Amino acid sequence: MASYKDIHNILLERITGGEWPPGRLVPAEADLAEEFGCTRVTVNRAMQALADAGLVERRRKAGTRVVRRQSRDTVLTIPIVRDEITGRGGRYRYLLVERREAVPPQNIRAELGLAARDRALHVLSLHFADGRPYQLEDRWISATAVPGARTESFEAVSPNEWLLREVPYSRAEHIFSAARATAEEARLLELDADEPVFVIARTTWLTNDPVTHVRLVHPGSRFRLVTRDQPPGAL
Amino acid sequence: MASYKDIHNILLERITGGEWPPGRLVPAEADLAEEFGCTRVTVNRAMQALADAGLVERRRKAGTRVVRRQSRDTVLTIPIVRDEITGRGGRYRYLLVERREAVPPQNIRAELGLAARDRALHVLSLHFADGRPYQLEDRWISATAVPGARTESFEAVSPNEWLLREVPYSRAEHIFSAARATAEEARLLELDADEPVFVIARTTWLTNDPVTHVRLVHPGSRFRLVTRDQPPGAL
DNA sequence: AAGTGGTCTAGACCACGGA
DNA sequence: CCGTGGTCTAGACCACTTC
Repeated sequence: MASYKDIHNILLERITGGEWPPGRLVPAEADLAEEFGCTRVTVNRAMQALADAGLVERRRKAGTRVVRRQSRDTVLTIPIVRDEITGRGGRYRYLLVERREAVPPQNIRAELGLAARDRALHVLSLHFADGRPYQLEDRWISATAVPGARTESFEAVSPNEWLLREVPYSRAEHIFSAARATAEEARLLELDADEPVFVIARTTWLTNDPVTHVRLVHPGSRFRLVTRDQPPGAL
Repeated sequence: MASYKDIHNILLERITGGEWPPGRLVPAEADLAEEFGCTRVTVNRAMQALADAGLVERRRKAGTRVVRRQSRDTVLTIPIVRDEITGRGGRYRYLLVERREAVPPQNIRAELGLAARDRALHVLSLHFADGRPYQLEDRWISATAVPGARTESFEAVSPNEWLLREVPYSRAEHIFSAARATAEEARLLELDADEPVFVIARTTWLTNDPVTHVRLVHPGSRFRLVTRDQPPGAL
């Protein structure tokens, strides 16, 4: 008997195999149910999985069509830096560089939705892989959204790990870019001036309240971000 | 009456709102069904959506637990470069630089799974935004996997768009990195020597057969990759 | 008006895996 | 063993949307 996963895989094969090219109208659920000898609900379950994966578009009355791809989506997993390093057998070390409460600069205030004189917590820290600087973590934490951070020293635990463990978040935005290292970044990361760096800027919200904004700066010469990349629509 | 989407949102709120913290054991489906006055199937539908989104982990007998986050996942949409430029009101231009069949270098052969003397199609092209170079597309296409490419000139249509339209793919891998521009890259992108560039390397497969490998090189000073970032678990 | 997907119910059986 | 999730069926009604 065909389960909804079997049906899903068969339909997936018809799509990726070219039997049902982009734009093609897929048979109605009732017809497929008859073909596979099951209920329409079971076909519906399989089809919804394909729709969730973005492989087909469904509209009542109009039916189901194979999507014409406009872009590629890929899932990016950004691990905790400690796990990333130890996971490939490296030696990890954490170092707190600076921790202070201050009025953030204009661009950070905007990101965190703070008023002109609001203070926030600034934590600058370094993550080492095998003794060499691997990531500079330049973070601002909203004191109002995360009051607990004011009593945490961040001497033993990095803000990244602490926040991930202690503070739920509901939304995040990432910006990836390549840049020249600034003088301070070069000094802390032990790079030559103007060496390229890979920058991940992330802002995190908890139901529309900004929680934290961080700049993660990596030496370009020894950092790569790799996607997980399951087949689209895999269950 | 509570639909499975309502139930999903209520449970989502309990998780992100802190009522059910990470590690918490969630009530059994049967209990929730009673609470919401619906069938267990309906609760199951909502729970599966949460599990798909990675917010809970479910095991038979053991029950359902709120996940302890180890990492952050984010969905990256890599648009067709033309759409990316025109989408923000820019002027787009495409230029074919070189097209030839040749034996690829060692690293590309490995990526495409080719034997030592197999030939492949090499296409080098440029994408301009408002008259300035925006992306260098350095692509190798497997002649065996995509025979149709051998009769396509790529003078009017970029390989990226042509492939996305003509060739289905089942899996892709991306590597993002920051680097110094090589001499040729600097020349083509009209950059100073050693300027930082943002590189996206992508290999694409169709059911385990490599289709194409591409290096997309962007001037670091005018390129950023931004994530879409829906709330986790949104339906 | 009619076709198509969206969803619910009630009941059932199975599969896994902790105790 | 037996509680929990995984899934199916048969039938039903509804909600869109195109004709």
